[in-house]
Amino acid sequence: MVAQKRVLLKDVASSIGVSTTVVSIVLNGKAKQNRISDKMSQLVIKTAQDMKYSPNLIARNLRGGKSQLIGLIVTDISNSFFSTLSRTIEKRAKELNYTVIYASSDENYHDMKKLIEMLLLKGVDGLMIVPCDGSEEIIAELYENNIPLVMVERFFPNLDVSFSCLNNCKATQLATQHLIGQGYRNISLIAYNSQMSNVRDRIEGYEKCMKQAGLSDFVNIKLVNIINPKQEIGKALDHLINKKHVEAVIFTTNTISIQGLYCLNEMGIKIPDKIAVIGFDESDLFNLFYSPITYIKQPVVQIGEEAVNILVDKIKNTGIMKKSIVILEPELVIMKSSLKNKMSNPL
Amino acid sequence: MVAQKRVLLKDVASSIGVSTTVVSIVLNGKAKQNRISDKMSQLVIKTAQDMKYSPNLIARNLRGGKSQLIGLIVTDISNSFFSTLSRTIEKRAKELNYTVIYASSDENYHDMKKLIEMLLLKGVDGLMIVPCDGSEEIIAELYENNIPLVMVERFFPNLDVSFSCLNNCKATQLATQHLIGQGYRNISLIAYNSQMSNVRDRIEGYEKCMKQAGLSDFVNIKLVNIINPKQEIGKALDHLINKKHVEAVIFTTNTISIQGLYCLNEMGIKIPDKIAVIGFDESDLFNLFYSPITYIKQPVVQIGEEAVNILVDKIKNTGIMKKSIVILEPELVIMKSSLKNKMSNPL
DNA sequence: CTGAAAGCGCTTACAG
DNA sequence: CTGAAAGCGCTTACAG
Repeated sequence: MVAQKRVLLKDVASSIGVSTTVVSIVLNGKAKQNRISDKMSQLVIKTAQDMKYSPNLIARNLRGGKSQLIGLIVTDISNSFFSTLSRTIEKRAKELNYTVIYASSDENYHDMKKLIEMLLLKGVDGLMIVPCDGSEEIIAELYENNIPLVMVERFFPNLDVSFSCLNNCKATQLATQHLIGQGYRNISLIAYNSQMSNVRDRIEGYEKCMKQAGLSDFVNIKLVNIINPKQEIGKALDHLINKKHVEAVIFTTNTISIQGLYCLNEMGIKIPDKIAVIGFDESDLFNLFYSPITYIKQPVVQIGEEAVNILVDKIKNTGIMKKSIVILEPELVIMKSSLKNKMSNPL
Repeated sequence: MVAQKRVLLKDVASSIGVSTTVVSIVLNGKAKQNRISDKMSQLVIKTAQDMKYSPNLIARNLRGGKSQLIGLIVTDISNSFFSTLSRTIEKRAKELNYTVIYASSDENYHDMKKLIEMLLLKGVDGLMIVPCDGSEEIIAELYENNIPLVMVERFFPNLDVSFSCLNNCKATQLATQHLIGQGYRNISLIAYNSQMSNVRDRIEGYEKCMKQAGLSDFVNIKLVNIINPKQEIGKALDHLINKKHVEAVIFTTNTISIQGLYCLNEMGIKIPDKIAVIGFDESDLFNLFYSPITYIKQPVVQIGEEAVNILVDKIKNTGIMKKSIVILEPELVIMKSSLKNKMSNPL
């Protein structure tokens, strides 16, 4: 009933009648370099197993300065994109013998800063961060302090910090081209009012594509606040539909997509008859909506895995200043919501 | 550019010209008990702040045996119920000065065991676990080893381990009663093929309610495998609808609900005209489905918060054997999918 | 009121 | 081939 006393290094050492040095060396796979006899090696390994010895990682950490912990700061772990991303990261980290501590910043750089401090205090070996507006200085400071670091999903182009993310420009280009191909002209886009790379690139991809198609006059971009966006999305849609008479709208995040669908439903707007829609990221809702929603799919798994690879490389090679960049390609999954329905137009 | 050398306890001590003992005592708020002069106390605190001293938690951990880390094992962090639960837990833990390490077991007790070992190695002060089939012995062993522990969302009734969860029996009772109240008689239920308390209680609530209403003949329970359930759910629904001619179905988890809706859509079954539906947990999909889905809502926030409260209490009072049980009440959110539509029956 | 010293459980130069 | 000893950065009896 009483907690068993843990088996220590010295316990296995004394049970063999040898110093802790030998045991430590053998168990860390450095027997050869230290010319420990094979017999001894095997005896140590067997004894350690028999006694169920497992090293105290705290002590090893204090001594060696390595915790095998990675800190991951997303904006909101309850957002399905980030929870999927986090699982991927957890899995890949585990393969490389690291454990992940997650935390959510809520797109607030003050909170992010506190979380970073907390994670560093916990002795994490490196950080994976989804940066938010206002956090550029924080990231820059980490970089200057030589803390192994990788940005995920978004990045600051002016910093020499590595990152892994989607080709966001390409993402909205794919969507816009598809809509134009369907015969739509008056195509609009709703994005968050943010300076982050992912948002800006998504906007840019759309604008560029519209201009190339000679549709500059139809460029309509609505920006909504990242906190509690629903009301603003409603207003934006109302304006776009009733004043601008747009034929199609591209939602640039999963949350905007979902809130946008709520709004369109409440307004009684039919998709795609009245308006064509393209969403972002994956969702069961897109598939099961009365008019299944075409969406831009991110390669979440690769984004996460590559981020881990970059970070672990940095942790193992501290001092080597290398900016690694991984940009992954989007995929457009075409459903009914973006197809021109030649039959159903009531006019 | 070079990583700044961290300020240590001895740095602030020597900068004042005092021993590390004094600094440590003051900074740990034990000045009074050790009769340190007020002047000295204040000087120490001020100097530590000025020098931006922050303690090395690893060292403190090694010395004191406390990490202020909590391990949380859910079945799948990318499941929206668990990601929401985890955020709640993270938040409450932070208020109590703990950091959470999450991991996903995938309903596999072998994986769970490995994750627990890993978390203990990392020096967590306690564990929060969503147990899965086959894990009773693992949980029992942790309990016997006096490891602070709380089960979340599910529990083993035969163990004296504390837990926080939904009143699952009540949950399906609410749903069944509501359907009976609407005039449905032939009501069925789909659940996972699992021995866990949450599943068993959800089944029991339904059965009990049907019997009390004199509808024993209509009790129809379909069990589906927890891994890749879609195909089995499809078969179950086909059988229930085409052979048993059921009028209503209760889905007992969020994943079953969503996969069930996929199946019903593919089968071309109209809700609620052909069949009434009640789902479990919250989802934007339920609200935005062509026929909004009535659902059983869990008080996720309270479940998470109470679990943290219980665990931290255990961590702080190790040795006191107390089984704390928190059972929270469900809410039925009524939408169109479970209402008897008197107008539309085509017969 | 305050300091010298031990110790948490490891790893790793250093010496032999 | 192997051991004694220092040290990672703290906290806490113990002594004065």
